[in-house]
Amino acid sequence: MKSLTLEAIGKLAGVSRSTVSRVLNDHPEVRPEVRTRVEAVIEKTGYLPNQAARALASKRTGLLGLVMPTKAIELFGDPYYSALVAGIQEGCADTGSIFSIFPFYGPEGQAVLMPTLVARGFLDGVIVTAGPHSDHLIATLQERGKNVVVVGQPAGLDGLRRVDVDHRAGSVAATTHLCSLGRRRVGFVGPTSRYLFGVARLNGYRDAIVAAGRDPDDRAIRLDEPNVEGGYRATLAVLSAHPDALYVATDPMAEGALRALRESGLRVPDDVAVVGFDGLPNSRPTNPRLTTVVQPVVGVGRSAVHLLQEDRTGPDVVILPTELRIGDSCGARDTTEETALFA
Amino acid sequence: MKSLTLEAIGKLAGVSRSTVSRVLNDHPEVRPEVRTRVEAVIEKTGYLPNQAARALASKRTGLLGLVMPTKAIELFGDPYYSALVAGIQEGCADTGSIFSIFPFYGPEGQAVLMPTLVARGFLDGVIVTAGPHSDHLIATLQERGKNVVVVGQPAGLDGLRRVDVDHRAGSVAATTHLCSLGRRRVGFVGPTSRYLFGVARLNGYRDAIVAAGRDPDDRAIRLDEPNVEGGYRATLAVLSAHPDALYVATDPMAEGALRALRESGLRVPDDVAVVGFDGLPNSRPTNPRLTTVVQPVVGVGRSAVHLLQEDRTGPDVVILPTELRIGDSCGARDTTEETALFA
DNA sequence: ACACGGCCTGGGAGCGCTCCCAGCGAAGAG
DNA sequence: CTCTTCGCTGGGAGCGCTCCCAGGCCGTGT
Repeated sequence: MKSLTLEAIGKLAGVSRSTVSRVLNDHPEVRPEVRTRVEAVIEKTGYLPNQAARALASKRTGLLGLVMPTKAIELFGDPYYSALVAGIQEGCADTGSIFSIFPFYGPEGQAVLMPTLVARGFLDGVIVTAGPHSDHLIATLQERGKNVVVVGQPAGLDGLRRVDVDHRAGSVAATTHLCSLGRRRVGFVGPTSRYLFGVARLNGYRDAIVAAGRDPDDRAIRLDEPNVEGGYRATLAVLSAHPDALYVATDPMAEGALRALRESGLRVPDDVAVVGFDGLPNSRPTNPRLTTVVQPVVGVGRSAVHLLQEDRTGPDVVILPTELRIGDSCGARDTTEETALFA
Repeated sequence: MKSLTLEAIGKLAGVSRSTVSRVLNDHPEVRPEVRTRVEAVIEKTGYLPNQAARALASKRTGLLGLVMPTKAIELFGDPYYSALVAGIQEGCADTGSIFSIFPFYGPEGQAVLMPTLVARGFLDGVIVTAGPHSDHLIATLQERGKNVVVVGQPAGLDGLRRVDVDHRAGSVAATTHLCSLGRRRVGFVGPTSRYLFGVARLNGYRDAIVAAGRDPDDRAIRLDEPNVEGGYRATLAVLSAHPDALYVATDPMAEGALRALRESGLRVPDDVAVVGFDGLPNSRPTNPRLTTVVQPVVGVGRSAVHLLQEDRTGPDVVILPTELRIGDSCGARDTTEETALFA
């Protein structure tokens, strides 16, 4: 199939290149009658403009990239990443851009990818998820003046545009909720300080404990890997402080916590109330149903796209609010009947 | 950061635009001394060529795309897709191209994606995985004369370049192996005929049964969904034919089969020998260790890339061989000691 | 010393688009 | 009826590259 050009379409429709271009780009100053005729020719010939030429002339491609290490590709099984991708997708639909994922493979892969794609002309903007693997990438993109938005909180980099959820406020809400239910010894189980969001969540917990007039007690705080096993281990450890409530800062950890409590012969929420953090769609149901701080991951993806599009005028940092979703694990709801079902 | 051009670099290095271009593209006819000087300037200025201009002038982008529906993105958790992506990645490294994943969302998403990206100029080639969702996409790409390679076997489309594994030969190997171990009644459990690879595997089984001089018996054949549950159900059903061996045409189904056999009080391999198909890296270990037909998924991804690069001269269809990996579920190996460990 | 080739190099001519400006005709104003 | 205004259209001038051809320089052969 030989490739058509604007010029050729113009000739077929009896107009000039420019007019066809105007039709294609929805410029208003074309007579409706002419527009219709041109559109008919485009339709008939199946003409599609050459993206490279368009990009060269307009300096825009309409292409956004999510750059992530190959290893992370496997994370699509993770509800967080699928939700994020869905959100980015929505954002792109809003703004009419197209979105593509660039997997790269180790440092060399990054070295290949960066110059060819990211640095000049192919991408209008790049979304990068924060994490140890991406710090260097982010720094490079930033110093090259690229249009970048970071999802999450990167370590030690300032002045870049980013989207995140309000980990601290969410934690305050969770902790305050437990305190207001009359729990006296509210413990914390969360990720190690390698994870910056974990630090933010811990800080929120501490703030809320102090604000509630309780004594902060470091023995009631245990950190471990943010997965089911980590939650299990940390919970077993924290039991020595005899908490009557636990704020577990990620849902997978909370799943481990519930198991640890069950195996220790403690009832949830009767003996120990539990609140988690994440509330991702498609995550596994727990027994009892977990009360958790829901973070709007889809919204994060969407906001990242919008932030990328703005002409650097809007705010540089978007922090999305979380929402406490009441389940059956905190005791705020009368669950007599439901628990009977599970017995 | 204002953008540098070839011309600017040329001026800085005291040469012309053309010479800089030659250096960039590794053309041989540049004096080493000049080359070094130009490279120094490029290095110092951090110059990177504009991809759009390059694409416009050369009609190549070095960009390959894997197009898949959003829903399928979640499949990256699936060992098949991660292996495939890893293979594509390797292939791209071999050929110096860059690889990107384009998720699209439903038919409208496809409608947006296709014209803007796939149809003209942005992608040198496209890899599509076969499946019900992609038939229309493949047809469109094909009729537009796009450089497409299909992974797997698309329904009812001919004349396109594709990569697949030899499902039939693999099945013959599996079935023959069971027959040669002296098993008399070799049953088949596999996916429903909606799955073309399942049909091919069934055919291979039938061929091998006939070739071994056995009576094909349709009661010893059960089809179900290609997952653990499907394998479990189909196996329970097939037991009425009293098989002493089972060729289960996907590993997840084989996992279900092993469970069904165990729950029916049958020992593997003593009472019923089992052979599976897939042998993907990172798949869950079974007890006993499954004998299975290993399909080279990484090789498939890699071949797809190579096929895409070739100037339509090589073969249009690449069929990769499989390999039978002996485990403990078929009885070919003396497993007395190992089984003791599991007891 | 002169012609001839080979190696490098420079610059012209696009690639197919967008952007901008000039110019056309029709409509409204004086 | 003429002058201005405005809507719409055509074409020039690039965007930053690659490709190709012409030509400069040098070494070799005679």
